[in-house]
Amino acid sequence: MEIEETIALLKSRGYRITPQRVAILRILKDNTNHPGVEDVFRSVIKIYPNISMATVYNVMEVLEREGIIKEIAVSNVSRRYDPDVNPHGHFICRVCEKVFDVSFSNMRSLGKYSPRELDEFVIESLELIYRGVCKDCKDKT
Amino acid sequence: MEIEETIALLKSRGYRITPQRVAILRILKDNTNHPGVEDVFRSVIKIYPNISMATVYNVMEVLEREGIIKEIAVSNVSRRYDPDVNPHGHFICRVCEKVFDVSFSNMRSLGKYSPRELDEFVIESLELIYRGVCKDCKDKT
DNA sequence: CTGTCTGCAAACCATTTGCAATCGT
DNA sequence: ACGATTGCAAATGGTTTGCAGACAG
Repeated sequence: MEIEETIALLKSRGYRITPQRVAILRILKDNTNHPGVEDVFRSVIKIYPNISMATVYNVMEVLEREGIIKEIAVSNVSRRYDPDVNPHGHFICRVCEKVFDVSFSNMRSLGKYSPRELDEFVIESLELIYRGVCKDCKDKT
Repeated sequence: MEIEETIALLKSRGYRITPQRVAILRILKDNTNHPGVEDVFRSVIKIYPNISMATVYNVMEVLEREGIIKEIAVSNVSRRYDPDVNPHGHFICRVCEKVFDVSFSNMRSLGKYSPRELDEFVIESLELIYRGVCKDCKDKT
């Protein structure tokens, strides 16, 4: 999606188009480095030397909420542990925050879990995460 | 793996078998709740009222390092963002911490990404994470 | 104008660190 | 006895919050 389109989308949803937001959009556009908040901050501060981290957090949150960017679970510092170390997936319910196991064998073949692109990489572990709403929480609505 | 076996394994690798470690092992054994450090702490403090969070962190780290438990990326509070919101996977290099994109189409069919187990669940997003060592870092060794 | 957004500073809070006392081997 | 481990307290650092002033619409 073009920057202009994204801006129009945000505007149509009632967001104000501030220069800081535009700057961050430009920084993110076609960025393949999976930047963190700090990375974005370091880029945008060159253009707006007074911008604060709080604003970057705020903008990232808006963009994520509107589906313009996606948070990825890179963090090593996660908070949950699984005593089952066999490869399997997880479903995380956005409402109750419960974590459900999803066995690989029940998935329509994840194959040998080694995509061509990673041919020369050493794959040490694989994690598959579904997010959404679990049956119980869905039924309660 | 039985508790006794796990203890033997740890011992054989030079770790000391403290009652705190045994208690945490018991708590984790067959635990399907994907507990966080806080959860483990709340359980173990009933047995050892003086145990500290630092010890729980320490024990969890040991167990993870020895492959007895696995950290999972549940955290909503992640640190990296992707401007590409189309479903695709990521490879995270443990050495340089770079994040590489892995396209779904290049993977040997992840299928419609809806396992039978989740039939009644609302799947809103899917994340696939490979961890290991990337080509560049491997070559530098 | 009006209400949203920014930027600053302080608060938060999960995790980490330093260290003396304790305990497993 | 020796060195690893614990538990306490303090430090850390990323993220969040509160709020007054700035600014987009």
